Amino acid sequence: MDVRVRYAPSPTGLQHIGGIRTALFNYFFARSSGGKFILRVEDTDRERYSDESLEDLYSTLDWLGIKWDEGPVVGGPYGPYIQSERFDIYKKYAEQLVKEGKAYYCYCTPERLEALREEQVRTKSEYQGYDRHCANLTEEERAELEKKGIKPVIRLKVPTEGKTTFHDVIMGDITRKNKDISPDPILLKSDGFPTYHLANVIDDHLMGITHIMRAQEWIPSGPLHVLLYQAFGWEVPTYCHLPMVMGKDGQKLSKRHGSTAVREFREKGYLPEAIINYVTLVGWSLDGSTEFLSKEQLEKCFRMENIHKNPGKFDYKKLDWFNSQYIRMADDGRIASLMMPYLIKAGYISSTPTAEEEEKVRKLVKPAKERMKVISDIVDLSKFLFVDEPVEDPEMYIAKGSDIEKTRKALERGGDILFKGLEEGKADEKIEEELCALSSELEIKVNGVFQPIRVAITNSQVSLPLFDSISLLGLDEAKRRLERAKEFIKEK
RNA sequence: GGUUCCUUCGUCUAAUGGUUAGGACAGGAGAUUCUCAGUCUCUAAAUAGGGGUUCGAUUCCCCUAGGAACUACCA
Repeated sequence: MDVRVRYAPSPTGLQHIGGIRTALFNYFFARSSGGKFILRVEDTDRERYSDESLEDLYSTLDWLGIKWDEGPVVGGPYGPYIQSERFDIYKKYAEQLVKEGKAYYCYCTPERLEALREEQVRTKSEYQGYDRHCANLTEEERAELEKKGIKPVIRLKVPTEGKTTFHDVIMGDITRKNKDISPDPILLKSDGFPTYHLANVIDDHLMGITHIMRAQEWIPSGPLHVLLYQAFGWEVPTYCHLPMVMGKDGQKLSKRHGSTAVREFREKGYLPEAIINYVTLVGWSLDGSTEFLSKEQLEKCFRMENIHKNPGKFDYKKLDWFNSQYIRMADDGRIASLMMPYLIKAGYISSTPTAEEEEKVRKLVKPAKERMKVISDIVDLSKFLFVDEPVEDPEMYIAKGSDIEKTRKALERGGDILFKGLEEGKADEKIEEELCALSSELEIKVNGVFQPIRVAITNSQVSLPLFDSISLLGLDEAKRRLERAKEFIKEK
């Protein structure tokens, strides 16, 4: 049987790291086993639903380059793939279970349930959950309640005896006593929408899903789902519960640990290949030594057997490392165009860059490339090119081991050597040699000559290399800044 | 509280019934470079604890401890 897997997110928030890790595992498993990857939108919670979330889902998968074989937009033979458009299906199946005596209508109000819960907590009752108050209503009682206009929910009858087991490819057999399964969960809400459990089981069956790969947080509801499959008389798919992605403190990764939405990473200038590579490596590994795995490679070599049991912590620093590596590997033209929006947003270049501006950005790539962890770093790195804010603390010009006198000389004589050399078209290395000679003459370290000049030209103690900076700035502007610094230091 | 699951360096992980328990990130040290970054070299760092089974266990079993998830008309 051909593999069919799905990613079935709920559009109630932005796509986050944990979610796309699940998507990626499903996607890679489908590709590597020649199966189909299906996208299904589980939008049965109309309270938390948002259009923005749905758009974010599409744009995030698109950005990552994850294409689905069946699902919204592309369609497929088992559609619709959006649960809110399958409304009638769930109702039909839920009512079928009622008819067969496997489920029942419940008219309990949220208030009663709330009170029940409080009571159970207060008395530290051993019995937790719904008390099956409506499990054995007579037809007359039902009619009475219907007459009052109470909209019922449909609850599944969970056996009180016996136990239910399901097999998980990663975890092995997982067994739960039926009496420990949340008593009589709601299948169909009073608004007629299905709950997750119902919709998920029905759709997975109807869509021919063969492997259910989802986060381990779903393990506790595994037996319940099996009960549902059995109630319908359907074959249970293969389960594969994925280890969770945790934060530094070992708790489920969430906003308080830092960025979790993929969109945020994208906005900061992470590359999709870095995200894919790193995220895939938490909870899965090829051989323990291969670090760099492209999406294309993963589509071939992903094996379910290599998925781990234990949860993994998300390490932002390792992601940074991956990202800086991928930035360096990336094509210069691509990096240039990725940098553009940040420079525009910073107001450094116009929103429709001129040819001259584009050229400038293009030249910026080479020196900046190996200094960026994320593309947005370019804003700080290139500020001196677009904004001229001279350093006004004389101390900043003075290198360690130097003093104001020597700094003045370095600026004056070093500046002469530098610009004379550049104007004559001397090689950078040659000029550098001459500047080094000056430093030994002044009895200071090489940096004693370079630092004041660099600070003068780049307006910062931390900058791109001097020659790159001058070349980017242009000779005239560089010279102007140096002259200004000379004047400034002279007065001190 | 109840239920279920998990446990190799700080982190992600590799390996095997017999190894000096390997790699990477982060950390530390050094080298290099005009600063920063980078690069290179070196370094420290782990089988949670206790019982078994076994000639031998980190690996198999049990217990303990710790952690996590779930416990909604949310998914």
